Amino acid sequence: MTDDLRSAGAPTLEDVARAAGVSRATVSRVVNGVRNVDPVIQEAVRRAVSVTGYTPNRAARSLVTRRADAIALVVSGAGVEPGAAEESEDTTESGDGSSFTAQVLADPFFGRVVTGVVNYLRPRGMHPVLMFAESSRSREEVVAYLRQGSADGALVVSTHAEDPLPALIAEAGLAAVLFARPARPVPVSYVDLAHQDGARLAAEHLLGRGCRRTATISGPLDVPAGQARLTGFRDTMARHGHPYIPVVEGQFTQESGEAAMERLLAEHPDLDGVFAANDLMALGACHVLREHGRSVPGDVAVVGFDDSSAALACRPPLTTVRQPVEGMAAEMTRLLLDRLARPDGPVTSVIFEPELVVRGSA
Amino acid sequence: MTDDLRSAGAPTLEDVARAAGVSRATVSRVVNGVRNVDPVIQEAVRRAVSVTGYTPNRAARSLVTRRADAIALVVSGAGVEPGAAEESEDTTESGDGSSFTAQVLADPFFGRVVTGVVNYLRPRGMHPVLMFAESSRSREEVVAYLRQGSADGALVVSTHAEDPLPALIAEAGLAAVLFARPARPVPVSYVDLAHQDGARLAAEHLLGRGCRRTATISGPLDVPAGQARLTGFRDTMARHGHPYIPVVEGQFTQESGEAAMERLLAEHPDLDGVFAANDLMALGACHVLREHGRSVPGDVAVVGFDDSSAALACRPPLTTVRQPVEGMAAEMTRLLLDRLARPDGPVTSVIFEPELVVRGSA
DNA sequence: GTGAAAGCGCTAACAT
DNA sequence: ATGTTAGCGCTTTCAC
Repeated sequence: MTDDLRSAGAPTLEDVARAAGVSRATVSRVVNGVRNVDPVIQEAVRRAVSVTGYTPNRAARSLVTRRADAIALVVSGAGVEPGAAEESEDTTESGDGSSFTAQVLADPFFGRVVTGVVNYLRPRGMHPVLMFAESSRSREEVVAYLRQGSADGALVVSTHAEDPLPALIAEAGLAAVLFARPARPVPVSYVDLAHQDGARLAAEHLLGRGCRRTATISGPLDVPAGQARLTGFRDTMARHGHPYIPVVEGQFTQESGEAAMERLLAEHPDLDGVFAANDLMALGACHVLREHGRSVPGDVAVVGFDDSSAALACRPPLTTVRQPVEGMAAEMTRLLLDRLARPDGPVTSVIFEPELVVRGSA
Repeated sequence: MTDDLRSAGAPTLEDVARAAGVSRATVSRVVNGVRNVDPVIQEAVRRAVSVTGYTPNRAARSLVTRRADAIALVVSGAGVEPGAAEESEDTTESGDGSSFTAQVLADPFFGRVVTGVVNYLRPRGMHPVLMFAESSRSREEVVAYLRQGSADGALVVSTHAEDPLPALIAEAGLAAVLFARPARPVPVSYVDLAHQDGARLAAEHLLGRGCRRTATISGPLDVPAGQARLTGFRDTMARHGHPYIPVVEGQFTQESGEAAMERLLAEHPDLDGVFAANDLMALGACHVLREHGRSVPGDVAVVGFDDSSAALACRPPLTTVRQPVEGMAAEMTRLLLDRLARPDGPVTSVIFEPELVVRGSA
């Protein structure tokens, strides 16, 4: 507690070394847990560390280790076509940006991803930096951030299949792992869900409870997940002797689910089962069904997808296909850290199996 | 594009300087937009920068500027009392940790905070690092992270009033701004909502539509917001000649809202209006009301609080009190950045006014 | 207006 | 097993 120890600013290695009567190198070894240090000295150094209140300076360490001990968690949005539209995009950037982020983050799905990422990162002394990439400018910023060495790699969660970010990162030779398979092949690892299998579970459940006239509200057909869920549902139904399944395309929103259900009901008033490609649309469908005097699941059984918070907000609570988002996010993080450890390792993909959660709606 | 420019790793200031035929210092000035640089040289440097593909190394810059250009966005949870319980906490850490994060992040509120923070930070070249502080160990980690200089300050969103983190940060002399007033006074700036005013809006709306027998489902009474919303509601009702308002305490969860509504209905079968201290509880209340054959808003009008996504998931959509979360988060960020610019500035608080959003439920 | 030089705090050879 | 030394890439006085 002598004055010269706390002279200016935070204590440095030098201060600790002086207090312990050893060299900076030795203190560094102790702090970093490198062996080959006499237990007695080790103890002396530890004492000096706590006396001085020393904390290693991250920037200095990063400068020499060339590791930031941070990764970028980027939520990547719709890509604007290169060319004409690009210019106007910059003008409206702030407006677009905020509505984009607000929209994406309002979805609890995002929170689940963060949970999985943080829980894997934390015990390893690493931290996630949040970034958004919804315009070409912001995409450049993400790449620059990584090139600066501010983060060691990126975890990319795209909201849009045509997202150009993965390719940009790959071209720059930076490390990344994606959540969900990119629409166009990119030499980058990813985790994804066996969407078809999930849809199959939904179909089998509906068939199992006796539904014979089922319809489906699909997701946007230009995104792989939307497409796969529809295909999986149709295939299973066909395999069980139901070659024709009415489909209305939704946009993964509650509102689109309501509109789709209205149409379905108008065209097929006798249906007895509905598979919605996500919970929000299923929730909307339930509302419409009730308004039309149909009970759920009595008259019409409804199955959702995701097991999001909407599933529990619904009355009755939704039977749905659960996507193990937290586990997928953790695996995604593991893949990235693996890659950082062995930069020339193979590009891989890990596909998770969904699980049917039976509640009240079907 | 000569070989020696791309010899090893990323190009440095030195590389750019050589390519432009100037000194490192000059390149640094140009890159950082410091004036006193000949326009001609400036142009030459810029060209060299793009030719070499130079990106400044953040660690090196941080080391000398002593700024990380990052802030910690910490979600801080229930504090375990120091002492006995502390030990067992560490043992179960991983289990507790993940359920804590999962629980908090499932709430779309968190996404709105992130939106506000990121939108303010981004144009200023700063980035948020996500952290959780639900155990004493993790709280130490947050403090250490800040002391390391990995982040310039912290934005703290507490889920619990007795959160010890703000005090820890203040004691360490670190910069922080809180979302919501701490239960015990701490010399730290914060933003908050005029909860009483929000409750007043709800009360006046209920009175205005003719409700004469209203009840309320309060939040947990040990958190300031829960307390204030109840007080505001009661006071307004009393001022309008309704000195007695039935109250059942909830926990801000849908389930607790359902239980509370059941009790309220059992004890006051003739009620015609309910104010729930948040939307989730209001949603639960609506379900229970319908199950008991009461129409909303026909028989019973329901008003929620927050304007969260639950408000729209409800049928009819909830009339609710909107908290401008994004704006509050942006202001919180502004306060922190102000503080970083003038470390000896005053500790302040900014209180936001809520707004009534009238939808179908009341 | 521009360059030379001195570190920021740390790690990692290398020497002892 | 420990100390010495040389930078990591950048900003910033201080001369010129």
